[in-house]
Amino acid sequence: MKEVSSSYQALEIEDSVQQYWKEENTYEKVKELHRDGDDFFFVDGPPYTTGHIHLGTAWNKIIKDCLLRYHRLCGKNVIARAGYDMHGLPIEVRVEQMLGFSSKKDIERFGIGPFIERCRTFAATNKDIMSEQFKRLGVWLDFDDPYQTMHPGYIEAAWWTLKRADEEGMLERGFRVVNWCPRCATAIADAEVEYWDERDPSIFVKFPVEGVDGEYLVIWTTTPWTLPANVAVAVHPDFLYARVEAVRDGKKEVLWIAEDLVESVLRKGRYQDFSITGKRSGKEMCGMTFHSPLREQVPLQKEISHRVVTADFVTMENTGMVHIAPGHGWDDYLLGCRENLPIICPVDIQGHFTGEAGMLSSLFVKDADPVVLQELGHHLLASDQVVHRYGHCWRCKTPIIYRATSQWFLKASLLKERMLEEVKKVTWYPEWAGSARFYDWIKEARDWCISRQRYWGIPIPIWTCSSCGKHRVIGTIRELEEASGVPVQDPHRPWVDQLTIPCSCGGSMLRVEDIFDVWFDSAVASWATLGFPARADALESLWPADFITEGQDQTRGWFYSQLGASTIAFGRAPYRSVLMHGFALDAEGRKMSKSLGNVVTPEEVIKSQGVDVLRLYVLSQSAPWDDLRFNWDGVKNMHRAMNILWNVYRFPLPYMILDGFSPRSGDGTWNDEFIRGRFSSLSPEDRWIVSRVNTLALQVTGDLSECQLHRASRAIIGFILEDLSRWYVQLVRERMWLEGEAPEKTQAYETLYYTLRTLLTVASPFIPHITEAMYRNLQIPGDPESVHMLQWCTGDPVLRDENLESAMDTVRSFDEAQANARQAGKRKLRWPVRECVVVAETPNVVEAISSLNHICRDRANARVVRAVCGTWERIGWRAEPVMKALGPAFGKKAPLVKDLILNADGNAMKSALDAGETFILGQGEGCFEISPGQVTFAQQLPEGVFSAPMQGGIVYVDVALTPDLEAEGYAREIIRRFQEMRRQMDLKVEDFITADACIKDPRVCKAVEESWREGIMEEIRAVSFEVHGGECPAGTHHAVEKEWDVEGIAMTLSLSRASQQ
RNA sequence: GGGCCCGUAGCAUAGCCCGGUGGUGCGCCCGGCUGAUAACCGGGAGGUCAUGUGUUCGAAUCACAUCGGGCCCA
Repeated sequence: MKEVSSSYQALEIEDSVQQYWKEENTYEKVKELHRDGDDFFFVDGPPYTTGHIHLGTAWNKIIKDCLLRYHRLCGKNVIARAGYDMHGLPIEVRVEQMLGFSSKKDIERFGIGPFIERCRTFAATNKDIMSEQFKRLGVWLDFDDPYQTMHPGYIEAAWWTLKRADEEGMLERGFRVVNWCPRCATAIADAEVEYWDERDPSIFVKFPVEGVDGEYLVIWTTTPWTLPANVAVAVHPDFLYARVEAVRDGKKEVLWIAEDLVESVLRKGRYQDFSITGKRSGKEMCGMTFHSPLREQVPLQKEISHRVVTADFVTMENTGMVHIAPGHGWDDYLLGCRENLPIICPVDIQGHFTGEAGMLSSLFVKDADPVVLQELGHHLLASDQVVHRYGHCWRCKTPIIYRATSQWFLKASLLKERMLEEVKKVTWYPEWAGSARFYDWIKEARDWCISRQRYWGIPIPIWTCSSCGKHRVIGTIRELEEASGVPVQDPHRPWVDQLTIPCSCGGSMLRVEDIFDVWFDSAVASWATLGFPARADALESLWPADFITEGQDQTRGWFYSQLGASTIAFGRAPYRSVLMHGFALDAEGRKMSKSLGNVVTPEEVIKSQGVDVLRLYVLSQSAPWDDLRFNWDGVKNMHRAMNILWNVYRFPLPYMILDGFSPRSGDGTWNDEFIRGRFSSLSPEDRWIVSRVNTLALQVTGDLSECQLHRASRAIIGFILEDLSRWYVQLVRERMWLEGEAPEKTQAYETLYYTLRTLLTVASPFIPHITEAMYRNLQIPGDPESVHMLQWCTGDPVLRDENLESAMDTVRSFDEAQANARQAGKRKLRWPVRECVVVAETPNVVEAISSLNHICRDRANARVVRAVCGTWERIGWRAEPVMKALGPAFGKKAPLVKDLILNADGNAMKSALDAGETFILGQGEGCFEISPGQVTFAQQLPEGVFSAPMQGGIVYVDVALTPDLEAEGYAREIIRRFQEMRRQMDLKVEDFITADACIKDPRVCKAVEESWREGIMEEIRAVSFEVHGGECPAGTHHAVEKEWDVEGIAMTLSLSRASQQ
């Protein structure tokens, strides 16, 4: 054991602990220690390699680390490889920016090969940066060998999974409408679309009914550019539609509009007059034909026969008729398939109109909006703008469009039932994350478009024959090598694109150019991280994962993608339990974002407060599944708590070291035998803290098993602050100061040692650095070398004494109350009081106060502390009239009764009323019967007695002074001032002094001199000490002399360091 | 527009499942302690429990609606 720095130096401690872990390879040793334990397979949700972590990422890893450390301490063989998500558009976009590219053409010119290399380097560099940041947080995962989605072995896992999908008939090529990013020129998944408000045109358009001049169907749309792809109008089969003859500017038109919406539409179109001349239901409308108002401008439209169809999704809004462009909308597409409508899409991959769109050709779709409006001419019934939620590419923020293209799909919609079944089998924290949130999301599951027309990703391992059209899915690299006859140097584009496979038809198969949706990468993580399919042993023994935890945004992300892929490949969920955690928000509850300027980085918190502080803060601040509002005050407060832990730990060290204390041990390894063997005979405060720390361990164990990290960490903080620092350490301080051999002292050392060791074990998952530093200093030679190699403590019932804990609660309540009463009586704690009396409501309180009486006396600085049940004879009661009750009862005589009450014997009245009787006041004619409710009673305390309520009673403190008490009070004042002067002189605790005191007041001087000279001498370690009255005698030359005013008495205190004794 | 979560003193939170006098920490004011001391401890002030309606003898707690925030979806 060594003495330690006087305040908590987080950075220093954490640096040295991390250095130690690194040098000693502690993490590896801990893993080795539990190699034979039960397996606990954890899969790290791979962060995307952006190159920096934010508070949310830090919180995520801290939650993981805390729980995994707990499982390791419980003896589990924890398998926890870190992972990184390294492919995909975000990186492509960053690399494009670095290279100054703006489109795919730039990339093709630059060369796919070199471009891929840039992406690879970018991802790898970021991965290393992030690993360092995570390690800095004290996170113990396998960072030396993380799973990486760009590794060939990982890519194989994705290939293998796709092959499984093909075997199961779940893979399909389809011409469908997909979300499309025109900038990235690729399909994107539903999960990649971000929604926010966008201002768009809101237009009402008249579609001319075929063969009838001046008759129109009126539709509404926010995407004018989709009109060139219109093929139909949808009506609701059950709505009524009106044939309206409307007049505008003297011209008459016939319009078809849903009946209920006629007026609002006509108002928008500024029609002056109208009359309804006919009605048809949607069903009757069905089959009407019309032509496009853009038929002259868009040649494609001339070739299409347009008709009215019915659809249930039509709502009674706008015009009650929906323009249908199956090439540009999901509902439209489905309807088009059902009604056998032509699916046209005159828009290219970059969102420009093709030649089919005639005069719009080569215009970007959004830029075409005003042109379309212009060209609609009189067909434009009304034009306005609307702000509505619109989807955007989650990486480049470009508004998406819907585009019908040929893509590869996993038929997830067919798996819905199976997935729902699996979700029910998983244990969710909190329960509703699975039963409500995830369940609802899966119910909406659509087929999963897994193909992307990009570069940096896992190539889709499908080869198709150019002559016969057959396709083949490749499951492994070896299979590809065998099929192509060429060694695969890199399974990425463009290398794999060059490999051809001979087809059975004699033709040659080429790879489809697409790569996987990046969400498919991480979807296979749970088996890819186990080296599958290259090796199957780990998969067989470990899979599925015992536990995963990620943020709530991963409901639609990783929780779902994994479930989908796993259900296809293995027919079951890939995880047994899932903790869904919240988001890190700023103090106002807003998302942290660069544009709001409210971003707090983990680095800045670590730098100013330390890693353990950050960890304990995020773990205790909110329930894992609630959002975390980051608050600097809260962080600083946590630093304070850590400082108290540090103080509690360092406080006994000097004494232990001075005494050469070493805890009793068995075979060189510390164990709890000493405490265990003596538990029942320990002094009450020792037994109490032992019980408390076991209760703590029990609670923390229970909380951790339910992922209640906030409860567990709050319990630990509460224990440190309330039980250890504010109570136990206060109670045992004096025992630490005993000199020489003293059994009470040794027992205090042993108890405190036991308590700290137990506390360190249960706190180590939360605050791994400080606990390691403390443990390293406290351990004895045979002990395991790291706190993280200890065995978890679940709280031993044998070492708990609940009655004692409850009695101590009472005493603590007494302590607060007596301090309160003293404060009311303006008697400082240094001054002893004659008596404290507790008037208790229950025998338990009496029992607690008497059995722990020495603690009560000590805390209250009272000669006597006693508890009585019922009443204390020195308390009197004064009756006070309740006029509200007296008025009705006594009418005009009420004032008379009031005076009688005020002068009555309150004590007698109270005992009568308390006994349920009435009380007679006055005599003869003026005799009144007082009943309960007509009076209240106020305490009448004797002079010098002050009271305060406590749990289950009231505390009375008699602060009146006696000469004896007064002498001690002054003596304590003198001692304290000498101690302060010693400190000013920088004297060591063990140094001796010579001292003198001059007290002007002869009475006080005499009292102190007679009964306290020797006591003071001992306390201040003086070899000589004289008390003088009046002026200080000349000739005493002391190093320090100071005038003091002690409660109005002037004193001069002086002292010198004594020569060596 | 839909699903889920959240809204409690200046700030951060407990309590809500299972209704019965709203606790705690920070900050603020006052005090104590002085061998953990540029530390530590006590006391006090401070609340329309987001709003409204309902159920109930009684609602922070249950129900419904509204408003605000977050995540997800259409």
